[in-house]
Amino acid sequence: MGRTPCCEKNGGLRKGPWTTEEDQKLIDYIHKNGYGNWRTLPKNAGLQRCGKSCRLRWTNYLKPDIKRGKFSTEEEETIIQLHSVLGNKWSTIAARLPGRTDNEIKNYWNTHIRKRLLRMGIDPITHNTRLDILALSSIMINSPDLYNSTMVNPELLRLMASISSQGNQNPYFIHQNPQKHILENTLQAQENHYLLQDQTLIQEISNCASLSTPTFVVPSSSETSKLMQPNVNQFPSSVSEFKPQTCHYIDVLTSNNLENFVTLNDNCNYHINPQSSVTSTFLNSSIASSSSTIMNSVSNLTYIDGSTGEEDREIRYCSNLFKSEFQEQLNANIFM
DNA sequence: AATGACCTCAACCGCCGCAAG
DNA sequence: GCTTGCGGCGGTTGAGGTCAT
Repeated sequence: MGRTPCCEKNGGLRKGPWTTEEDQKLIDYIHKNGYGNWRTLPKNAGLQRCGKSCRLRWTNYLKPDIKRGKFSTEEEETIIQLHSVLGNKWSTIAARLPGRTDNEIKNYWNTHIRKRLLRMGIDPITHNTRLDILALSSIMINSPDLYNSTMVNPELLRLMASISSQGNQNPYFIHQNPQKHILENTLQAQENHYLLQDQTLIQEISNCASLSTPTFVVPSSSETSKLMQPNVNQFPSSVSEFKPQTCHYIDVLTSNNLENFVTLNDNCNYHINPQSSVTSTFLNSSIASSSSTIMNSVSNLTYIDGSTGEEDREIRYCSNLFKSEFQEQLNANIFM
């Protein structure tokens, strides 16, 4: 049997922007009768609207305690911090920002914060430094012909110039929340293609005759341990998500980086991040194919294998694989 | 001043979990 | 126990505004 239908399905209902008359009718009705049954409300209030439309209009715009206007710096920082833990849980984020609606926060994120983070070289999904851009920056700065090439995406050049001028002090890439990172990367693989989708640029990098030493280094184990500590005071509800001593993820970009990487010697599991578009592109490029250093290093890697699921796959990418098998895995699983 | 590109955000769409019937 | 609607949520759209040329 079930319930009676939500609203008249046979048309006659208005859609689109609300008029001031409609707003007033809705406000007057709710002030007089309160809200609760959105199905019957439109009819009782004399509105030619669906109940759902009325609810949305009230909760997102007409409710008296809604704070309108520009977001403050404090509000913006709160949103960023909460998003780094909660992801796109807009209603949960809104619950911690009095007077702001989930819709408003969502819009503000998509139109302002997300772009700002990207300009700063921060991945708006993982909230980590985008090492792919940092590494590309170092490659291009040391390759004037490439840097000045009109074939390269001008937006990418601007981005790199911006990052370089900021003197980014976080030259390595450690995921604070590996589980969350993997999930997000899996679900939103499109986001991780970044600007390397630009086939022209990929070709330019592949054609680059020699690679200079990258400007970043792999941190010592004591440094990574510090970095991996969750901010317990700030996000008490998310502590269970962090497993600081379980594993570390590092983007692998060049032979130099990889060599540093394999000399690390401590009790942590270090995983090369196969989701990085730069890692996969670089390893799959002609530069990587012709570099015995990279492939030898890869085949000599050993890991403490105590992980499951996605992490197993990552370990297999990086340990004890012959060149051909490694290449095959990359082709089959990363470029799909 | 005209025009096209880009941006913003209110509103809609479709899905999901829960609970009424 | 099953069906179906409600309320809530996150993703997407598109009209109107703004900016650049």
